[in-house]
Amino acid sequence: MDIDFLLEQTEFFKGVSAKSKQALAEICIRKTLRKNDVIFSEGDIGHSLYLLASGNVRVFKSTPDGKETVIKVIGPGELFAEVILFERDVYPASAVALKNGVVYLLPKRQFYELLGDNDFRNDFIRMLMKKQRYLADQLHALTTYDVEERFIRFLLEQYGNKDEYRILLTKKDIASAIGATAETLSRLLRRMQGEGKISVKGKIIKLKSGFLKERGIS
Amino acid sequence: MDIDFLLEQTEFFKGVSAKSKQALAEICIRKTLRKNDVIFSEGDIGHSLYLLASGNVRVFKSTPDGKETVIKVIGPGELFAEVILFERDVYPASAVALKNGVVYLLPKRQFYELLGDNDFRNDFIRMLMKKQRYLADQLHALTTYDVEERFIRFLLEQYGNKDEYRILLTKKDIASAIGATAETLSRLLRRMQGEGKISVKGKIIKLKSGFLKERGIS
DNA sequence: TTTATTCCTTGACCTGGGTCAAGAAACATG
DNA sequence: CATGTTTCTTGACCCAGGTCAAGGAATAAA
Repeated sequence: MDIDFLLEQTEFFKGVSAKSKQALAEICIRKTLRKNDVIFSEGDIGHSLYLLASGNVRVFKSTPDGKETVIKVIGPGELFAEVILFERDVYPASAVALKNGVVYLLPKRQFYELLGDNDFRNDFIRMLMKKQRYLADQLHALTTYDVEERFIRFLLEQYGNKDEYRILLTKKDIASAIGATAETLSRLLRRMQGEGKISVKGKIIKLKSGFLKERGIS
Repeated sequence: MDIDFLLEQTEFFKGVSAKSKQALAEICIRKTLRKNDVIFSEGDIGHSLYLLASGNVRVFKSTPDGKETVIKVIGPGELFAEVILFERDVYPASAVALKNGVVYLLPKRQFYELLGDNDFRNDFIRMLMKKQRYLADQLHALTTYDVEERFIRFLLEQYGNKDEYRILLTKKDIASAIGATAETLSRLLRRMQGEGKISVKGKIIKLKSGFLKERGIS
């Protein structure tokens, strides 16, 4: 996926003028990611925002004693680390590649200038608000739903409403994305299979038809 | 607290030109809040953002079966419900007054125009990012810290770093703000007193000196 | 002051999901 | 292919904090 195509496709850049896109394409830096590569760490000084072209990235916070919370699993086409744009210039979280992929680094100053464009500005703000809503929803989900529900919601959120999911993340990564341990997820999958709610074959998880419907999850 | 003073004081409006502030002051609607007043409910169509002048407001999401998660306790000078600005026009959460107070409603369209002003736009984006960081922190705190730690962080966050806190919220409200039940908070306070970490007299909670220091919380 | 309400405390009990440990599978690499 | 490495599964155990219930305190209303 090259940068022009990416800027063209990403819903979020749709409001950007061709000229700005060109400028952006020229200044951004392509970087290949290998699984487990650290993109940035909490506390690092940050000069760039990131636009993920392919792969998946885990954005998380950690305590001194090593406990981690996944803030969001980033997918292709998503912008991340945009919080360093105006605020203090230190990343408030860490980001690690979950699989091989490609990111583009967008230099802060350059990006900043795009905001002068009214349309782009609005799109950008809209994106921020969407994220805010996402985080609020996460907070809610984490405190009121159990692991099963969180797992289902994760599938929906990451892959959309299908009845067959090809999972390319490790179980451990999924588990931590839904605030659980690998052991719990393992037990959950076994139980759900026993209950006939899902079937798991290798990397493919199928939801039994009507499963989503009967629980009013969109 | 009148609206001009409020616009003057609120850090967040500092970048707004006097003219814009004047315009805002003229269009906004003052509303008195009594404890437990519903400001808006999840799903309502929203035409306004809110600026809290005095009192406290609880912003929360709920499940169909009545479980609630506090997204944020809003204090004087804070803007809330700004997420309806661009996105779908429905509030994604509910807001209820925790005590008597005053809010100003800022009509969406009017506010929208302020964003044309470069300085204001930046301040607004900055505020959104601060909130994003706040929510990410909450997510992290909720999953990795225990109730004691969350309680302490709540005090710091709401009232700043003091060694004496005058609490005007009910215990139940505090409890739900830190993702716990009233019972748990009650037990927590008793235990912490027993351990000599705090002292509680009526509405006043004192932290034992050195308490914060020795746990590296700012 | 009496009477409602709402808030707070405390005990008894329970459970979802975490931790630890130890194999089993799957993958990767020389 | 063999061998190391990471991932996944399963069992045994535990505990923070939730739920339910019931009395006590405080505040408001009458």
